[in-house]
Amino acid sequence: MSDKRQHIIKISAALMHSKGYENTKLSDILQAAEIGKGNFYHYFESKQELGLAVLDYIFSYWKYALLENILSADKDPEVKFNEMLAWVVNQQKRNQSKCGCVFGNLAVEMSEHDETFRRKVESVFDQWTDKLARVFAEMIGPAAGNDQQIFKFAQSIVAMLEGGILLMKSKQDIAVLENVIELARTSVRHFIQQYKQ
Amino acid sequence: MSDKRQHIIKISAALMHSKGYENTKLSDILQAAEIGKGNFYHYFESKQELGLAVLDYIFSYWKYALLENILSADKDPEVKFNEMLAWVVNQQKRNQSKCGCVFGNLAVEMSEHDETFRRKVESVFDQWTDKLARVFAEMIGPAAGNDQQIFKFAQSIVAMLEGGILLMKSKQDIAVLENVIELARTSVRHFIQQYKQ
Amino acid sequence: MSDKRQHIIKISAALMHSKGYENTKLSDILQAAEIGKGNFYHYFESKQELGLAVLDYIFSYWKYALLENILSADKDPEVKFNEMLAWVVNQQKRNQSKCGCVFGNLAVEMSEHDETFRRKVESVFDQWTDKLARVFAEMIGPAAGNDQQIFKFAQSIVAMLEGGILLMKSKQDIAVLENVIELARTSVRHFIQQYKQ
Amino acid sequence: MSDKRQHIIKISAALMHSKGYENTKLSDILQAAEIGKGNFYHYFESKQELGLAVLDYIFSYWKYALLENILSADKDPEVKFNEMLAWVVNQQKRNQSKCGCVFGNLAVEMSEHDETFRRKVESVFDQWTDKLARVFAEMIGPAAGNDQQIFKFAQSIVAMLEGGILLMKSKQDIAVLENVIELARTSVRHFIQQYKQ
DNA sequence: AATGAATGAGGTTTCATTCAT
DNA sequence: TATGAATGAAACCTCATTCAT
Repeated sequence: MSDKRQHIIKISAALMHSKGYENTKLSDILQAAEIGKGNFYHYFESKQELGLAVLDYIFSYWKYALLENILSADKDPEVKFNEMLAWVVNQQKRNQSKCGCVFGNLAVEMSEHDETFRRKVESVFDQWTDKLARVFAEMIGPAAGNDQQIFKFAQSIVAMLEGGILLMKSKQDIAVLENVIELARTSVRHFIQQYKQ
Repeated sequence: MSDKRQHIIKISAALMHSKGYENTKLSDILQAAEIGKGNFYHYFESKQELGLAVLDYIFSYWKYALLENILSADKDPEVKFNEMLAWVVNQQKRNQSKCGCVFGNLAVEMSEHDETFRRKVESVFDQWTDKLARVFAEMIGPAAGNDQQIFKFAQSIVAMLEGGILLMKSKQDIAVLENVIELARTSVRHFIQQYKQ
Repeated sequence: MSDKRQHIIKISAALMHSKGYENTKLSDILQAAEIGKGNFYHYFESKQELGLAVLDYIFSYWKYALLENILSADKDPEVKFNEMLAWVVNQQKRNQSKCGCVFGNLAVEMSEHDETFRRKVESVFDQWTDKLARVFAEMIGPAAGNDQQIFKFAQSIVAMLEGGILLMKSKQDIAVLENVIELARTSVRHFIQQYKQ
Repeated sequence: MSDKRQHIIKISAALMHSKGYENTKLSDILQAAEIGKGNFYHYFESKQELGLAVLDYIFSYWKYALLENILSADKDPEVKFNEMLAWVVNQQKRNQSKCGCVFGNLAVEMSEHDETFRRKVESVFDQWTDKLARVFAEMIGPAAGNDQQIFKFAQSIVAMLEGGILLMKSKQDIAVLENVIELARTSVRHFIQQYKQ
């Protein structure tokens, strides 16, 4: 995969995160990436192909930084959970609480009228939920049995975070997310306790 | 306010809920509302004005159905909370879990590049949170003192619901939302208990 | 049907006759018709719709001038046949033997990759053949029985004319067409005689 | 002349026969010929040069197969004429009556706006007509005198065939061509008879 | 002899908005 | 109030050709 292609993807990732997919015009990309109109189509067949490549690119970063480095680390599961929360907040602070979560954004923008995008985003959330469920299972310890229930709980925690980011974006105030995260922490504590008894 | 104007708003509300603001083209609206191109601009100065009017219109329905009829009713607060959850699920079932929440959608689509939209959506969430906080205060009873803390909790519950709707939209499966709602219920129980002790 | 739409069709008819369908660019049309880019799409959904409208327009002229006024007139069939030949030559002389026959041109350009065009052109040739076959039947008189055979003969005469026009266009010399027409005349004479015996 | 150049020409010949000149994109050629973009311009100065080379290439095959092997053979002229007709039908059957005659197609597409193409195609038809005229002269025998008249007749027969192919392409039905060929045969019989008397 | 990146004019189409009636 | 024609900038995409290696 050529450097230029990768460069276009990176540039577009930032633009699409901030403006959304449809609202990121090819001309924005060309200008930001400093390439000619025709040249873009040398690297990508269509804007959609770029969009999906951007999704892949951002997810590969997530996978590395969150799913692997944090959630799959050989550490105490509570530490891993806390690191995840810190990481999520950090990501949002980087763009001054304005952009929200790329995957959440694309879920909202594209799910209904582009099945390819929908599927990709769905899979991102599923993978995240899976890894998170495993961390919860570690917390519970050997007693952990009902995978289905843990997965459902993890899914709700992911939803809380995405909802927190959404509200945060609406208010442009990181406090909202931090606040929601507090509840997430409490919820996890309660969830684990119920198994420990 | 003329009937025709109201008619255009209603038609547009459905379209914008499903397709988003930018993706709802004027031509879609004109066709659905069966009015001429020029005539639209007799009722609205611009598409943006229509968009804001749509927001107002949908919120007025929310206000009536949720904030007033449900959350401000003279009933047991637990009943009111449950009715709200049922109402939220019902709204989503209507559009087969495909459209999501109008306000959540617009928060994501518009917050960053249209301040007027952002403010309006922010206010919707704030009013919802306020009313919900009061319901929680009722649950707690006379002991309820720290308004700030209750407001924050209510905000997190709103975030959970919005996040649940977002994930539900991504998976096109109402079960996700119902699942998240289960956690919301538990969270509220714990939150109240902590005051009762 | 508005005047402007008709105007665009007329202008395009001339352009497409001379340059072919694909080679007539929208910008050529806009310039010749003196309308704006957007306005074109007020009258036509696409370039293809215009192309088909142009075909209809030219055929309506053919129908009137050739199929009805000449071939269906209440005259001696030989006179009608001769008038047709004269009309065909005249049409070509108008564009200095350079453009050829619109229908022949489109048959060649479009038949293989646009079924809608192909069908329309096919129908033009069929209608022409039909009318011509009737003229031949009149020449034969009451003895005329085998419609199938007369139709086939008429089809061959149409082919001769189209082939004559094609060669004429290639040589840019009307003499080729006139030459072919001489053979057409002879062929008809022989064909009729064979029935008269 | 390098092998690669020849290879490109052959590949392009098939494409241009089926899609026409303008509609055969360089990218189609590069893909089919499996060569790089820049390399094409090592072998050809432009698309036009390729187009003309394709014309030459196809004509060289015609010359060999039709003009020499068939029409110039040392056989009875009637046999040669019949072999020509069979050959023509065969050529069309190969592409399921869909493509038509390359030279006819290019005559229609290019004559008006590319003089170089026009001349080349014109010369093809002229050479074909010449050879055919000689076959007719052989049929007539020593009495054959008026070369001009025989040439004109041969030209009309060529026109008939081209017209038959055109109509066949429009209807996508080989029967049309076979039908026209029947008339061609009859015409030749009559033409010769008139000299024999 | 070969590669594929770069160019840039031009292709069809879309769309919010304005104008004339 | 209402109509629909007109506008024109901008959208995505195509394509023959040139350039650097």
